[in-house]
Amino acid sequence: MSSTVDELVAQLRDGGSRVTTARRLVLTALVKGADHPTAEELLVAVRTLAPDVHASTVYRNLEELERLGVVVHTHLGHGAATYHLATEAHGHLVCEVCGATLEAPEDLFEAMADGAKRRLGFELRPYHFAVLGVCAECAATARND
Amino acid sequence: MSSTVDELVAQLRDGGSRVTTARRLVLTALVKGADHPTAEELLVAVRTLAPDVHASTVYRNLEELERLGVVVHTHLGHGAATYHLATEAHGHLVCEVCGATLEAPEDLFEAMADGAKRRLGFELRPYHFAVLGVCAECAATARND
DNA sequence: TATCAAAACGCGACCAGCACGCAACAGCGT
DNA sequence: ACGCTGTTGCGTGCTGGTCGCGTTTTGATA
Repeated sequence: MSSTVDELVAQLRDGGSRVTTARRLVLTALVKGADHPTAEELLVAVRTLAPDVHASTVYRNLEELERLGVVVHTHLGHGAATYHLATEAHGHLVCEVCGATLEAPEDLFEAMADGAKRRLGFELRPYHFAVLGVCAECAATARND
Repeated sequence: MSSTVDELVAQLRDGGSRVTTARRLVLTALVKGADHPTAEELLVAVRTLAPDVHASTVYRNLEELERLGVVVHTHLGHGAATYHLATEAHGHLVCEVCGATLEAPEDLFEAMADGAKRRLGFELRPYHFAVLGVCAECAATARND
């Protein structure tokens, strides 16, 4: 399930990319860090081990890693994009009130994807942008006001 | 169905906001202009009639109009937000390849919304962010390569 | 192991999209 | 017509991200 840094580095080599310190550290941060890091958060993590790594290096590496299919990015709302390993791709539900992020059950999008495909010929890729709404707690709070 | 500028102006007054030239022009641009204008596009439209209106005025007016429930904004992808009248609110499907924007049929989100509500207590508001994917034409093109 | 082209890096400048503080102005209740 | 206060124009600042440049590093080859 969870990839090791070495496996991801191997993917880099297979893709014809070079393996640098910064790149390895970005991958390490993705494997070991919190669940939905932004580029900024990854930069901070990388800098704890290599303080001179530049922000643009992290951005360019994430771009390259995405091109190789190693990572994907998701927009959870108005702010910065978040990154995770492609092997962990999944849909997101984000609460507009409290900002909580839920991972969507795999089959939640199925009916909608089927409908869009059948009726419009449109192939849904619902992982790139989160679907917003109001989480159970915030909905309950709102009802008690 | 389609609101007139005068009706919208009345909503402004009811909400306790003043009616200014800039505000009236923003509403006019929303009623008469293209379907999914960005703030920038609205600014251009407004300036054809009142060249000195400032960008921040348009942003602030859109914010205020949204607070009053007259307009809503939607994110169709990576770029700027798009605005439309609240009476015309609807879901969007956006093609990641060609950028085409489809208005989603009203019931397309229903099954998904039901599932999210029942299983997670999460109330979907699928209008704020578009759902991305690949449109029929681009999917066909891809298959023929 | 030394060589060397190409890839990647650090750095700074720059961009879009938008928010904000301030002084001047204008809507509208009186 | 007056005056309170919401709104505007303007500049400035912020976030999130891209780009061009000169230098450093990687890793295939000799």
